Amino acid sequence: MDTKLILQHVSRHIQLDNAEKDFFVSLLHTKTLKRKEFLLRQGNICKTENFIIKGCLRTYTIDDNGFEHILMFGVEDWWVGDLYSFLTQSPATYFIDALEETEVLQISKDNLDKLYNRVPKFERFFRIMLQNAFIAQQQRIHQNLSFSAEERYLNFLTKHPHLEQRLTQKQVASYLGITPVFLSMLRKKMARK
Amino acid sequence: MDTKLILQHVSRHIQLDNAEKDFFVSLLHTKTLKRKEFLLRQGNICKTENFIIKGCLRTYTIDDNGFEHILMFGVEDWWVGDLYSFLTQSPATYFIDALEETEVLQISKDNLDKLYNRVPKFERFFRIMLQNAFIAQQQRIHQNLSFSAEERYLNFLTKHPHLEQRLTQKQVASYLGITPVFLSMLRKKMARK
DNA sequence: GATAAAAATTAAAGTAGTTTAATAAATCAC
DNA sequence: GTGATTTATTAAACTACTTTAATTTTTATC
Repeated sequence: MDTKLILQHVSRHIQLDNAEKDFFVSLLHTKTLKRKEFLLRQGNICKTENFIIKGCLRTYTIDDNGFEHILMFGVEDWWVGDLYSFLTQSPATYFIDALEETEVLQISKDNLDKLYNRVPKFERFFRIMLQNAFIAQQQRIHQNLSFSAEERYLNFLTKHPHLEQRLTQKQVASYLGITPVFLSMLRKKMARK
Repeated sequence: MDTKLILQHVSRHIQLDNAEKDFFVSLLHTKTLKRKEFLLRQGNICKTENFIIKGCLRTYTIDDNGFEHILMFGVEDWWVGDLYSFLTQSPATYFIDALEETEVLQISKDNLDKLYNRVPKFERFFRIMLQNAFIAQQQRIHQNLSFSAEERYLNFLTKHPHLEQRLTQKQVASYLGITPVFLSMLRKKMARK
């Protein structure tokens, strides 16, 4: 199992001795996903939180008209899951699938609870993760309330310059909350400048 | 200082002995706000996280055209602050002010850090708070991406039935991301049914 | 490497939501 | 309580964004 990245990631926020590292690692399982493979389907129970060590995932819903709405993209060094479903072990609201060959390290709810109890420092670690996630989401809400589609697109480009190349325009549009047709129009208009 | 509510609130998630309770309480300060009084102004540093024991607050921005965009309302039994500003002690992005006579219990960053170190159980407590906040925000993003203004308004009414009476329509509109004029049109249309 | 499938582009018509402005109703401040 | 200020309503013109549909380009699959 390739645990170098996740141990680095954790060590940025809390300090672990070797025994703690070993215990943590013993609770993880590797999972690889092919492009388009599901990590979670709406209605199923989210049994694990997932740390991405390679690849790219999206969390999304499908509405009554069959349109996808992408809530977030996940890339290396980030956690994904349906948190509500995970915490309550109830049916998931969201789909999560891989946009490319992806590798995650998974921890189950039982194992995470064990981890919290045996190495309480991880409470701090996940508190910090959640703080960051909360702030990022708040910024997204702010953007959606205050800015036009064009402004949001420009902001997306500057904020995630690497990400755009890994996505289709359809996916970017879905994340921005507009149609692919309109995104195409925006790009055309912007190219003229 | 009226600490009954906050101790109840904390006890829902972690168990504290009397010494821990006393220590926690010793780190808090009471602040009362009149209607329209600011708890935080954009550009200032958010020096405290604030637990609301009475009243109602809003977190919002003002755009280039002078329009307000309300990110969230805070009522009893909930925390408010500009988390990014608080954590980094950098200038705040958001305004926070009181919509009615409001009372909060404040904890400074230094005191919160002390609390984490002396009573590590609070790491868990705030982790749980952040989980809940994250899930609520994710739902809001989902709503904004997937639903029309009318659907969002109906959802707001069912989800926060008590809150609407404490707000002006202008404020509700701002929270929903629409203009007051359009909200008025929606209400008229809905009343006809 | 050919074929099928999905994504992107373009244009035209349509609609959800905005803007402006004028009036009425509610709330605030003294 | 009264005048001043803010909020809500209504209507009409406007625009950002959607929908549909046809065509081209790109990507996936065997």
